[in-house]
Amino acid sequence: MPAYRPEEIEKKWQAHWKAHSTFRTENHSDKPKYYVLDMFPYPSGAGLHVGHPLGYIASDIVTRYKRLRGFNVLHPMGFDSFGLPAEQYAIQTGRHPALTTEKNIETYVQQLSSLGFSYDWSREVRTSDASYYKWTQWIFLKLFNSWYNLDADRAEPLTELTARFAATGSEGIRAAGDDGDRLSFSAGQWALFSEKQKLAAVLPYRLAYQQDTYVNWCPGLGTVLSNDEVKDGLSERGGFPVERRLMPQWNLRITAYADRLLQGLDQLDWPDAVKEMQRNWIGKSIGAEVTFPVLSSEYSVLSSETKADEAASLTTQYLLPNTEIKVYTTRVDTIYGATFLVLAPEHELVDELTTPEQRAAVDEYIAATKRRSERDRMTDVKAVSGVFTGAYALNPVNNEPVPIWLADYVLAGYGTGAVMAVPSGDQRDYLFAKHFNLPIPAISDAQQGLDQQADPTKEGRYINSGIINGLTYKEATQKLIAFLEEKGLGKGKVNFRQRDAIFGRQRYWGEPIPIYYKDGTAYGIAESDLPLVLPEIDEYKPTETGEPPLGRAQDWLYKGKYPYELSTMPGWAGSSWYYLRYMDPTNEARFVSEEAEHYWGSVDLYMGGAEHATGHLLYARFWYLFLKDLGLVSSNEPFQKLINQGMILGRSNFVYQMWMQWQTIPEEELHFPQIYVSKSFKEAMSQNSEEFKSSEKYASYLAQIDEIISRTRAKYPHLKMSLMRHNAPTGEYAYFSKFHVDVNHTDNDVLNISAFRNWRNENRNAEFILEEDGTFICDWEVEKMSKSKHNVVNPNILIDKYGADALRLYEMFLGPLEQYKPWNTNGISGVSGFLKKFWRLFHPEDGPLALTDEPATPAELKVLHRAIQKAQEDIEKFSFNTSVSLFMITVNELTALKCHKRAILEPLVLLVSPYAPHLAEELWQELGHKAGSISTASYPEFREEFLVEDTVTYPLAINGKVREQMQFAAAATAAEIETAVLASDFLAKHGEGKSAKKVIVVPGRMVNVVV
RNA sequence: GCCGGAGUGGUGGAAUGGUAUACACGAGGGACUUAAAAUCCCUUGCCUUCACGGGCUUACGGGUUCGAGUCCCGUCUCCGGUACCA
Repeated sequence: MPAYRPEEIEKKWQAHWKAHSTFRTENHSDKPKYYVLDMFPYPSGAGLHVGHPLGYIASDIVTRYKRLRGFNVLHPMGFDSFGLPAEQYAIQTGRHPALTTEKNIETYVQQLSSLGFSYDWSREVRTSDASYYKWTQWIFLKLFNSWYNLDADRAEPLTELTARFAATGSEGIRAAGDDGDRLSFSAGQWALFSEKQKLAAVLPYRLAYQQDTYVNWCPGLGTVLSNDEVKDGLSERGGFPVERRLMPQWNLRITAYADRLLQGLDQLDWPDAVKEMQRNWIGKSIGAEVTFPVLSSEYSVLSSETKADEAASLTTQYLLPNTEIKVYTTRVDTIYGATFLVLAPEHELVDELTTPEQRAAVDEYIAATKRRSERDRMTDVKAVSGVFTGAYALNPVNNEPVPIWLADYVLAGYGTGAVMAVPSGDQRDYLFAKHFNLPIPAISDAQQGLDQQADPTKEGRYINSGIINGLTYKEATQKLIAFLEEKGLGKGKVNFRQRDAIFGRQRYWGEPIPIYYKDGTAYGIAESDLPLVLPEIDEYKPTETGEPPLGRAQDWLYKGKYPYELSTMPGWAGSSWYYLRYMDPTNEARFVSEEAEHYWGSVDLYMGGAEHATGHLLYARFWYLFLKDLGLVSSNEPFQKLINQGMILGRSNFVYQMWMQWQTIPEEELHFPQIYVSKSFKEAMSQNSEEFKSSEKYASYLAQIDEIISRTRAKYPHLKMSLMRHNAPTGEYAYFSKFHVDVNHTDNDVLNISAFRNWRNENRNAEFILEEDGTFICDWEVEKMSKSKHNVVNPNILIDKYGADALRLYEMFLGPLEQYKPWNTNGISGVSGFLKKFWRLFHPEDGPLALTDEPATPAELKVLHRAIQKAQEDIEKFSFNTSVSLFMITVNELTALKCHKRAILEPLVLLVSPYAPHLAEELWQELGHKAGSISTASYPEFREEFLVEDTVTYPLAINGKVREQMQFAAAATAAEIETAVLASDFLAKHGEGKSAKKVIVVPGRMVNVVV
């Protein structure tokens, strides 16, 4: 075997692994199990760029390492193959999304295979396969047929709920969700209900339920989106505007699990940032719900003098019966400072409360709010807007009348859709009060600067606060809640920011929701009729009547007569449980067999991007908890350890073009010569100092420009051109435009001028002002890797040139896995050189394998065992970049030692094998082992005794500054060392004549003399 | 605003409170070669010095410590998340 040829050995081993199913994993083993999972990729048409495999490489290293350490490792890969891009493409081209998806997956599989990942491809799943989504639909039916029993704090089958209805009616049932939507009835009434009435009564209890919901409607995509699919008021995919709309929707009752999703985070080995994001997303707050009675319109019309006179009879004479406003507050202690109420414009009482005088203003405000898109509301946070309804409510603690306002800063969907405004304690309320000239009374003796802003302090004692005057925060809160509870006007309450998850999409390329309608009532289809297969349609657009694309399906009816639900499931449906299917991917009888589920349990290591923090990771946990409630899975959480690999950013290159003034000559087909200037030229010209302008360099630059201009004039005599000089406002000599240049046309920022000329037609005749050494240097910047920035690096090209092993090593070498870091292709030559050096340890001078069986020297053993120790430590803490450095140091040292000994190099092959599996497999075979067997070998054993030294070199420092080194026996005691240092001439040489005050000896480390 | 995270050479980065800048890229010099590629050797944080050496340096300012990139307090900058959530 001659020189290291990755292109040969990598193909060879990839074919071998495939042909021999080397990485096929069994569901039973005497070995302990370990489950390593990569986040489910959506197979996009663009294929992988160099940033995508980062996490896959890391997880593959862990996988291969764990195999060497004696684990039975499950390491699967599959595709989240339903999704918007394929469908958008289908709308444009008429090409079936299934075909596009299939083709994209092929590309992915090819690319992943060429990186040498050790996936068990026999377990591959695709969410768009009916054999997979059959079970996604099955889980949906389980949700549809379950309710959440708050007393048991778990989901239960609906049959248990209906049994209780039959026995005792709706009385005493505590279920997650909004009781306002539910009927109350006795067992007798239940018995008399028709089937339709029964289903209607049960619907608001289901974990998958249909309801009119305010949704993020995206007209550009023709569908609704969930909150995490909307960024800054635009759709995450496609960037289309999104607006609020009330529509009937399928929802999943994730809020039933809010508290358990929150509690469960504490046991997880996840990045704190992700856990914190989930906590914020769930948004638990502890506060109180307080009821404000409402005054009748007779009160509103009183003159201000009469209002004062009537103060005593408010609660008797003017109280509006059966009407009250509930507000939610986390600061019930500030209630005496509540000088007005604010309702969301959508609040159900708005119509009833508005007085005739205010009707026009209120209607106008509500209309304006509707017109304002979500995006406007977000970008326009500072602007205060609102309107007075004309009505008043009574503050329940002091019976003071407070005006009721509307404002869009109050959200209909949170709490009760109404707040008590405490302008002295809440900045929003403060701004509102200032704007509308409402009073801002202080409520605590610790509040400060109320003429400028609100002060939400909990310090100090209450003032102007009736029964809590003089109390502290804690005392006041307790007293008020007790007071309100006694009067039946309030109670302590926990609120969550998290909303139920909207589960329908008005799109084609997704799982059909297994629901049909009979007489307008929703029924789940029978489990035995699953899968409900996605029907073929003629076009992938909504119907003329505005129904989702599935409305186009011909004769698509349940049992030949009942229409199906026309929306499909969102992208996150299939990805919420895929990791379970990998355990038993072809089971036709169950979503995963009990046996497989018990063996594999939960995912031990989950690798993926941080962008899934609040979407996928929350939904998947929710589905897992639900399945657990039904006794279908056995762990507490699906993903024990999570690592977010950082994004690899692009390193963009730029050229500067000088602005010229042209007189165009349309009749001639002329490509004007653009003038591009090298980096240092642009920098010099932009610095704009008088000193520079009088320099020789400046003169030479001007001469170069003039030269180009005259040369161009000679070439194109009709063309009039001049440099745009002297930018008056800034005084700069010239203007420059900055353009991205394809990074494939540069090497170490040096532009390949001919490639650049050919890249774009308008550059054909470009002129270049070069550096003194004749090169053209581009500027650079770190940006996200994207096509439009021309900084995308394709891994296939690098694999062709350097090999997959080099790419794997280099991606790891770039820096800590979790960090964001820029890609720079140049560095790959370093790891490529390392692999060649490693090869040469086995094949001196790239000749045939030439290893000796001589016993290893202590120096060689030390190098080896330090490597074993550190490689192991690094991989256990996912510090892959330092392992690669370690391998480089090890190989450098063994090369220097001219070590070609089997005893040292054979274990080294094992150490490197998780990182560079092809090279390792090749050498392993050359060493005489069975082909393809390195993944079933055992990791070399670390032996401490080879690291023990006879002597230790100590740095000697004076006052912490190192001055000299001194050797001591490893066994020397601190006292012996101290004596020896003081006896030496160390102090005389460096002590500036001072005497030693104190000597600190850290055994094995260093000596510090304090003078 | 709030919640996370990070600031170390020209670049990516390393460093259980114990010799800061390992490893690699880039750059400079040299060897081999007709030449190129490949490979090998030397130099490479900054300032100062012919040199030996000396001084400075981990965003900035303080502190704790015999000793701080690492711990504590304050400030600045950048990145990510999130936001009228009552």
